[in-house]
Amino acid sequence: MLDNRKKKILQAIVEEYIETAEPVSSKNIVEKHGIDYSSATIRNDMAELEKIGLLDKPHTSAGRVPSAKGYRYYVDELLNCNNISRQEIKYIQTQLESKINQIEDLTKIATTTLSEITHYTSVGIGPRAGGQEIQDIKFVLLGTRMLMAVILTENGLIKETIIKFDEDINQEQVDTLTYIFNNKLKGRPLTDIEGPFEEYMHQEMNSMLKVVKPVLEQIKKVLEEDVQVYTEGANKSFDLPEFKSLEVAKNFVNILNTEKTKQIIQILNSEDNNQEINVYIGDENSDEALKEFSVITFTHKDKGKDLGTIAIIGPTRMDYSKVISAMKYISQKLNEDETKRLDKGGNENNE
Amino acid sequence: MLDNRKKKILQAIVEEYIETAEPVSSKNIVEKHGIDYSSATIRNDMAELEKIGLLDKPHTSAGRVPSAKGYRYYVDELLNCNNISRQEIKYIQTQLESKINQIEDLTKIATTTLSEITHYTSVGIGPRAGGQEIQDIKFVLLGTRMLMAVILTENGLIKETIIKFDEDINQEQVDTLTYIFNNKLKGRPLTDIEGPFEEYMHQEMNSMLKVVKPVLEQIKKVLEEDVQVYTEGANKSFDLPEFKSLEVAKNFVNILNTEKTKQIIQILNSEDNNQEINVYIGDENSDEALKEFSVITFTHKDKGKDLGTIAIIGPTRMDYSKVISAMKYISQKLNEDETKRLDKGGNENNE
DNA sequence: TTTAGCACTCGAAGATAAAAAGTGCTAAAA
DNA sequence: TTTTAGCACTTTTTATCTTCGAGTGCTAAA
Repeated sequence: MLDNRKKKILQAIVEEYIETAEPVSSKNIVEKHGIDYSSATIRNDMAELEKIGLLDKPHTSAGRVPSAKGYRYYVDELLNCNNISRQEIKYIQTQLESKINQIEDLTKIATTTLSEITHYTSVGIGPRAGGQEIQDIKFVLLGTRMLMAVILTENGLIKETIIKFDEDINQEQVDTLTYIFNNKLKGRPLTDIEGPFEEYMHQEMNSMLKVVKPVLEQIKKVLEEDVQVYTEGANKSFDLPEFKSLEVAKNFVNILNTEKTKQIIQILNSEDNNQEINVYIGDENSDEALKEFSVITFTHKDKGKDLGTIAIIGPTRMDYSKVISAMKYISQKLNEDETKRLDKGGNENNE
Repeated sequence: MLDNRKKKILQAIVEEYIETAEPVSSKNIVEKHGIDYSSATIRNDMAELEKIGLLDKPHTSAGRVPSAKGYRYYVDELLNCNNISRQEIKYIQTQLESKINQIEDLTKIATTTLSEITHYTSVGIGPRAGGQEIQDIKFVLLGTRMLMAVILTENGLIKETIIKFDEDINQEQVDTLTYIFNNKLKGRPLTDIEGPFEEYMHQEMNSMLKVVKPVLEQIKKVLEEDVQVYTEGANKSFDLPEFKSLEVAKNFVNILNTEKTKQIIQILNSEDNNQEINVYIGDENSDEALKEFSVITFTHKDKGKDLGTIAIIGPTRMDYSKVISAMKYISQKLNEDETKRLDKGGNENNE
C-alpha cells in the first residue's frame, strides 16, 4: 500500500507525463504540482516507487516516467473518471441523436464521436451477429436469377445479401423458401443456419436443393465475414510525439490494417473481462504488436447481446482520464437510447 | 525534342532512381546502363536535361534526380507498359474470377489485387450511382414500422436502405408505393428521384405523403452518401524510403483519411481526362496535399457508365511502368468480364 | 563531338568539448 | 525518524570542427 504522499507523487508524474511527454523531475513536482516537500524528499519517494516497479527511468540523468504498472495503478486507484466538460457532453448528445437507421450506424457514429472528443484514434466494429435470435427472414426476387435475402434479428440488426443463380427461379420457389426459412428459423439464434438446419434442408428438401444450396452458402458467408470495421482519426495519432519514431508509426499503421484490428479487438473482448470498460496498458496486451500501445474498449450491449465494440488505440502515454470519462458517458447514453428504442418498438422518427 | 542518347540517359536515371531511391551519377549510368560514352559526355547531357527542367539536383555534389516533368516525359514517351509477368497475370486472373456478387465487390477485389501486385497503397471507390438507369425498385416491409427499399440499376448496381416510420404502415401502402415508384421511375436515371419526381409526389400523392416523404429522404441520403471507399496496403508505403520523413508519412495518413480520399479521387476524375488511365505526377496534382505524391487512376466503365474508380497513391518516385502495366491488364480483364456478365444476363454462378 | 583530368562543392560521419538536466548519496537539521 | 541542503556523478544534448568521399563543372586536348 502506498502512503498518501507517494500516491500524490505518482499521480503528479503520470499526469505531467501525459501532458508533456517528457520525463518528470523531482523539481517539477515540487514546483508545478503543489506537493510541499523538498525535491530531495520527492527523489527518495521516486526511488522507492521505481523499486516497486511503478516508475521507470530512461537513464540516470533523466526524470521518471510511469511504467505500465504505474499507469495501471493510476487507472485503478487515482483516476478521475468524470473528466468531461459541459461542452463535450453537449457535443456527444447532438451527435448520438442524429438520424440513425441501423445499429451499425449507431456504432459508427459513436466511434467517430469518441475519436473527436478524445483526439485519439478509435476503431469500431459492428455487432457479431452470431448469437442473436432471428426475428424474420425475407427473400426478394430481383430479376429472374437474383435473390436478395434480408435477415432481421431481435435487436434490430439487419443483414442483407445478394444471391445469384444459374437458372431462372420463380416467385413460387421464393415463397416456399420464405416459408421454410421462417418456419424453421424464427426465434432461433443465427448460428442455427449452419448445422442442424443445413442438414435438415439437405435431407428433406431435396427437390429445392438447387435453390437452397446457394442461398445457404451466401448467407453463411455474410454472417462470417461481414463485420464492419470503422477507423476514425488515424491521422490524429500522428501528431503525438511518440510517433516521431518511425518504428512506432509503422507498427501503428500495421495495426490499423482492417484485418488485424478486427482480430485484435475480438481477442481483447474474448478475454473474459465483463467489465463495462476494459483497459489494456502496454504489455498487458497479449498481442505482440500492441505491446507499446494502450487499448481501451467497451462493448455496447443490450440484455447481454453484443451491439458493437468501440476501442481507442493510442500510446501508453494516453490520457486515460479523458478517454475513460468520454467512454463512460457515451456508453451510458447509448444504453439510454437503446432503452428508448426498444420501448418505442424500434420506431424512431426518421426526420 | 531530345536526341536518342539523352532519352536513354533520362530513362536510365528514372529507372535507376525508382529502383534505388538514390540520386544517380554519371558514372553509374555508364557502368550499369550500357550507355557507351564517357562519364563526362553523360555529364554534359545531364546538365542540359537539367536546364530543360527534366532533372533536378539535390545539391552540387550529388547525382541527378528526375523532376516531375522528367517523370512526365518518361511516362509519356519512354515507358514500357507491358511490364507484367506470367505469374502476375495468373494471380490477377485468379483473384478477379473469385466469386463476386456485386459490382462493389468487384471494385473491392480489384483494389486489393492491384495493391498486392504493385506493393503500393491502392484506393477504390464504388460507382457513383448518379447517372444510371433504374431497372427496378422493391419495397419490403420489415415489421410494422420499418421498410427496406432496394433499387436495381441497369448495370447491376444494387442500393438498399432502411426506412423507419413513426406510425404503422401496411402492405397495401407498400404495394402502392412499389407501383408508383416503378411506374414513374423505371428506365429513368437515378437522379430523377430528386427533382421532377419528388415534386410530382408532393403534388399528386398528398394522401400518401406521410409514407412517401421519409422514403424519398432516405433514398436521397443513400444516393448521395453511400460511396464505398476501400483502402488497401497503407502499411506497404511505410517501407518506402521517402516515408522516413515524418512529414511525408503524416501527410500520407491524412490523405488516406476516408473523407479526403473520396474527395480527391473525384476531383481527379472530374478533370475532363477521359483517358483509360490517368497519371498525376507530383505537383501536377491540384490538391495541395498531393503535391509530393503521384496518383494513377482508372475508372472501370461500361458503355460510358461509371462502375468504380481505382487509384494507386505513392511517392513521385513510383514504379510507373509496373503500376500502369498492372492497371492496364486489370482494366482489360474487368471489361472482358463485364461483357461476359452482361451476355449472360447478369447470372454468374454462385459456386 | 567526345573525353581525360583536376579543382571545387557539399553533405555525411566522426571527434571533441562544453553545457544542461537530474539523480543519488551524505551529512546535517527538524 | 523524517526531511532537507549540498554536491559529486552520470548521461544526454548541442555545437563546432575536421575529415572523407562522391560527384560535378570546366578546361583543354584528342
